[in-house]
Amino acid sequence: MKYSKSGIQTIKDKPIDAEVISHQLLVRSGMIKKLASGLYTWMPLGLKVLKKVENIIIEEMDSMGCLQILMPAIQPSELWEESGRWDKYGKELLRIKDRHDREFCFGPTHEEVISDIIRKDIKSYKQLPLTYYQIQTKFRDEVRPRFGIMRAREFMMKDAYSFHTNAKCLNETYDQMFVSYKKILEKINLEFKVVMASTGQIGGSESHEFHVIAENGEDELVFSDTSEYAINSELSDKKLKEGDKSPDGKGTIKIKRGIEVGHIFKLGEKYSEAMGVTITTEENKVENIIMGCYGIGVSRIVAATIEQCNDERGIIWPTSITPYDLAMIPINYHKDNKVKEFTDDLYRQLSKKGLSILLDDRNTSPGAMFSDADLIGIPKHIIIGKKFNEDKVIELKERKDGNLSEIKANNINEVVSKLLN
RNA sequence: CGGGGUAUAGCGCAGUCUGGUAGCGCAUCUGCUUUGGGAGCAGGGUGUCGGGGGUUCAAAUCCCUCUACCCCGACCA
Repeated sequence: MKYSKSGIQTIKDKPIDAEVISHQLLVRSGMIKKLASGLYTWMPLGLKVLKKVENIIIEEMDSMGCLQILMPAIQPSELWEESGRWDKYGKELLRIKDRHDREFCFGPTHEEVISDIIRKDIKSYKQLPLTYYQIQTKFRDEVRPRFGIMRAREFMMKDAYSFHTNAKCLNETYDQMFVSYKKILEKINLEFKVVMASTGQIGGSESHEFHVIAENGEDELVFSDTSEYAINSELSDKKLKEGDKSPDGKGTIKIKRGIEVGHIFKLGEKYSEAMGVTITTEENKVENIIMGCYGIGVSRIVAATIEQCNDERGIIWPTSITPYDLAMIPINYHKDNKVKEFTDDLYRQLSKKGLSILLDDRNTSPGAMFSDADLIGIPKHIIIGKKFNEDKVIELKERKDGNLSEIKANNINEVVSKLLN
């Protein structure tokens, strides 16, 4: 992709209304644009990252046998009255009326809709277990949206729902999902903790939250440095302090803030009971289906990643979800034909090998190109400059630590094979 | 929902107190120069001054009212 055609528009100044670093950098790098409070457009660069996160999630869900569907964002009030949440959910539920004055809401979650689908479709124990998932826009009318896409009103979520004849089967799927959520965060390469959680609005018997560690997190987490688990300090009875010995005596207590990006629940029969989601068992009895639900905030993961991966110059994408693998920065691209020829050739060769590249073809100063490549956070930068004509050498810069290494540019095939390593 | 604040060019702001031709920086466009860390010079375009109403010869400016947005808190998780 040539920069001039990429739709990227960066902003030099820090946006006045952005408090947290992820919000600032998302706006400055031109990944998102605000439409209204808590409502954001994903611009081309940002959408690339969002799609990468989605794909990692899709891969994991598919590999454990979940089936992707897409439910309507708008849901009729009747279903919510059946589950009892039309009254309970409160003002966070955005309610709307159609032209016939029939009441609907914009879905903040989809337990009601999926329960309706299952009670109509699934009649026999032979059809279970079954897990459906979707990646879709959700709407929650937050009292005070803030921190950009971190707590937006409209956001992208992956929500999965599993259905079982018995608790043992639910537990198996729940455990698989647990592992799968860890894999997703590990694949992206994020530092995170698993937190025992309260079940809140969703309801049910047991749940775990997945928190990405970040200074600007909204929750305070207490954990032992030897454990992958943490507890939310608000829910802790004991007052543990940083540096204390952990209760099991094996480690020391750490306190860090976290951003909740995932939450899994064992719902049990809550919705089945309320909405009549039943099944005929092997013994020819009619019983409530046992249910689990599993949410992960796709757009929130993008913000959480930036919270964890940035420096004073901008974003530092993990290679797993970077919008481009490589930035090419040719200096004098428009003046020096040798630079242009070499750059274009290298771009073609590397593209053929499957690298996604942002070639900065703008006729602008080197400083502007360096700054934008840093801000956007592309992991590797190739600089074709002075040393190319003098010594036939180009430079490879690592975004993470700024380390520069030189690559001999006599033979383009050598350069290509070096960059692919 | 309570408290505080803001609204003037795409973005950031001055001008409002004391009413009198709409300004600055960045961005953008044109030309020339420049090219290793957000370049320089010259020229150009850009506005229902958040909406509605009122006072006045005259309102961005004074008065009333509505709306949107931001921050803190509570709420939610």
